Order: sequence, then structure tokens, then C-alpha cells
Amino acid sequence: MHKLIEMVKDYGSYSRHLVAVDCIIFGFDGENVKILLVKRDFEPQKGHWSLMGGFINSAETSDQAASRVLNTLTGLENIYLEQLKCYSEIEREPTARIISVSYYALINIEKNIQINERYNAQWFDLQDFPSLIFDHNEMVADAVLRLRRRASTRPIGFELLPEKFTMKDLQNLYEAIFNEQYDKRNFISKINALDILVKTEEKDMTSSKKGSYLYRFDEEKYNKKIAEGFMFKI
Amino acid sequence: MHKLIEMVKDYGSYSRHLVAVDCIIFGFDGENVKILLVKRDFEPQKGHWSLMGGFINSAETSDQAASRVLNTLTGLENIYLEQLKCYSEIEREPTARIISVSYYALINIEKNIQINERYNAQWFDLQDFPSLIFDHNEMVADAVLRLRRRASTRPIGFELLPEKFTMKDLQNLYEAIFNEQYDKRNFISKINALDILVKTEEKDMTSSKKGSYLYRFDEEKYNKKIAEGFMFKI
DNA sequence: TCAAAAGTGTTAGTGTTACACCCATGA
DNA sequence: TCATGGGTGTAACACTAACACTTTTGA
Repeated sequence: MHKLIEMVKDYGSYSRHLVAVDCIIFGFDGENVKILLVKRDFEPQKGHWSLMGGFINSAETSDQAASRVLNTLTGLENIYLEQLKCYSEIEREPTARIISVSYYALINIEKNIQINERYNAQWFDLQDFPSLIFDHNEMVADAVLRLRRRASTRPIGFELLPEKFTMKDLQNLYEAIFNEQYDKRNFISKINALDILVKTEEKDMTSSKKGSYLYRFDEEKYNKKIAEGFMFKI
Repeated sequence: MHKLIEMVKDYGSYSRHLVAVDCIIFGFDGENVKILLVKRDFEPQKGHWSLMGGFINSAETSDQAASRVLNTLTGLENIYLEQLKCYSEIEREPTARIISVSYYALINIEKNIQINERYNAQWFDLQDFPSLIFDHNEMVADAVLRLRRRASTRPIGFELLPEKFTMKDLQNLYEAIFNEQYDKRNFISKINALDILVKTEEKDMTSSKKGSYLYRFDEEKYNKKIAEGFMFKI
């Protein structure tokens, strides 16, 4: 471990900073992309909506801090989390100089998550959510861009959809992410060309009288594709 | 400005961290992509090669710190700098817990730069440079991936080439970045299709007897394209 | 029998790749 | 005159985008 004496000797003259993580938590309800926000019950900006965040402590990496923060809020483990960006404007928070590293998470909203009530969390539609504190709006905007980029290079659905889903669900997801409409014939043939889905025998009978087949991801094929370096363009 | 009393009161119980920036400095000499490295003259790892870095102080953002570090080394201002990633493994440096934000810079190697001799800096070929200290090798690998991504979505040449250049120079640059060979007819027609270059009347006579026309970027057209959201795929 | 969503192919156009010869010039 | 790098076009192919009708079944 680090030797304190040495640390002070070598680095004592440099500034030390509070470093936080903030999580942009995306979900999908089958129709719309959602974002999970918390209502602050402490100052500053008590009562305003914000991203869920927390400070990095000395025994954890930023990835670990983000996992911890996400777990504290949702109880979930092993969630898809990706580091986005470091925000370091000096006065980005009014009460102290806090450097923040943002992370975005993708969670399947249908897993019945036990959201910790202590944080007054709420899912909002990505098209319509309240204005956030500090630079959190900017963080969300950056995260949406990243989500779109990710969604156009790999099938994000793994994380955001339930295990079995219809083609319509998948199309809805992509339409929600990109806020665009696609032709279903073209969409389906593109997806089929990827050859990473398996059609099950089961049908979802809730959406229509005819019923629509359920698919699932073939994780093995998908990983093979990734290893070969494929790119998924919608 | 921040009020110290409040800071201590609100945030005193959280860890504070040394936060550094490390710069991956890319250049292009007309043939190969280069990287600028410094030889450490202090412990730990004195005598080993590393990225140029420095600590973020309390009066500057990480962007500003990266600019300052780059300026200290090269004397250059207003260089293309892009934040890459935050590295926060607890023992990434052996003597202290230091969180580091990496930046990559693109500089035109032909501007006769006054490299500060104090740092024993040296340009290395990106295909063949010494092993670096700590996690700097990983930082470089990540930066190369980012450079490739950037180069495939916008014409990076603005930053890495001199004001006037030949088609061959531009092709060499892309071949160096992607470590691949392209067909010159296809390359040229793709570039021309972008409609962001202006052919000057001048020829570069150093490369052949016939001479080859010099081009320059049409910054106005380029910015218009960017605004319209174009993507440049090589 | 009808309403509502599922499922299914073809065509035109666009972009991509592969490929080989003549040109201008200085030595 | 010849050796060197500069400059140019076309044809096959792959991918993308636009487009409409039939099927199934519960109400």
C-alpha cells in the first residue's frame, strides 16, 4: 500500500479534489426510453431533480463508485455501466469544487427493481423530463449521444430488453433511442442479416390477435461477431 | 467563490484526491504517425519513458490543465485537445493514489516547435515506441482507437497536416492512422466527394519530376458540412 | 365479417470496391 | 529516352431505401 510519509513528501504541494461520479440511468419500457432521476432532499438545490451520484472514496475506483451508487439506488448488481466523461468546471457546483465523472447505465426496466425509497427516485420519459441541477442536463445530453453511438455499433438490446421480446419491441427501442421511425420490413431484414437472434416457438399474444413471435439474443453468436469486429448500423 | 467554511462543513468527511492529466500527443511527419514522449528525470521510474502530465490545480479545469501541460512542453497554444478517459485504479501509480484524466492532442509536426528541453522529450514512431510507465501504455492504446474513430468521422487532417498538402500526404496520413493501404483512385474520389478541399495552383516539386498539386482545406465548407451532420467514412 | 397487428419481397438507386494505363518532367 | 511518381474512369457488386398486400384470429 501507499506510504503516507512518501505521499506527503512527494505530493503535498498539489491540490486535492473531491471527485464524484454521476449516473445517467437509462431504461426502456417497451415504448419509450426512460431516465431515472432522484429528487434531492438536501441543500444545495434541495427539492430539485438530479442524477444519482456519490463521491469516490479512497478505496475504490471510479467504476466501483459508480457501481456502488447504482446498487444503492436500485439494488442491482452487474449492470452495464460505461464511463462517459470527466466534468471539471471549477464552479460546476456552487458550494465546493467537485470534479465529476459521469457514467451511463442501461437497465431492463421490467426486472422488478426495488428502488430505494430514500432517494425519491422516479422514471421520466427521455423526451420529457424536468430540468436538472448544475451541469446534469449537459451530462444527460452527452449520454444520449453516446447511447446512440453505442446503439449503432452494437445491439444494445441485450441490456435494455427482457430476455424474450418481439421484433416490434426491438424496433420500438431503436426508434425511441434515435427518435426516428423505421420501415418494419427494412428493419427486420437488417436485424436478420446480423444473425444474432433466435426465433422461439413462443408468441406474445398481448399485442394482437394473431400474436407475434418472441425472439432472444444468441449470446454466443453475438460474442463471436463482436470478436470478429462487426459493426451494427441501423 | 466557494466559501471554505461551508466546504469543510458539507464535504469534510469525503476523500480528496490528487487528480492529474496525461497527454497523448500525436503528430505526423508525412510518412508516419508519431507520439511525443518524455523521459522522467524524477522518481518513481526515473529514466523511463512516459506521457507528459501534470496535476490539476484548484484554479483550473482539466481541459485547462491539459492545455497548460501541453504548452509547457511545446510552447504551442490552441492545440486540438480532446478528453479521453478517467483512469482511477487505486494503485495505478505506486507512490500515491492519483486519478488521471487522459487527453489526446493532434499537432502538426512541421510547425517548428520549440520543445522544452527540460523534459527530454522525443518523437517516436507510433508503430515502435518504448514501453511506458504505469498505465500509460493502456492510455496510448485507448487514444489510438479514439484517433481512428475520429479520423473516420471527420477529416482529422486539419490538425495534423500543414496548411497545404498533396493528396498523397493526406492518403499517407490515413494509411498511417489505420495502418492499412488504400487504392489511390478510390481514396481521391472519396475525398473529392466530400467537397471540402480546394486545389491550389501550386505544385509540390520535391516528391516527383512531374510535381503534385497542393490542396488546402476549405474551412468554411467543412464547418458547413459538420453543421449539417455529415460523417466521413474512409 | 371485420378490425388490428403480424408478416413478407422486389426494385431502383446509391455507394463501394477492384482494377490498369497514360502523363509530365528532370535527369 | 527513360525512370519516377502523378493523375484519371469504369464496371461489377453490395447495400440501402422505398414501397403494399396478405395472413391470422378474437371480438
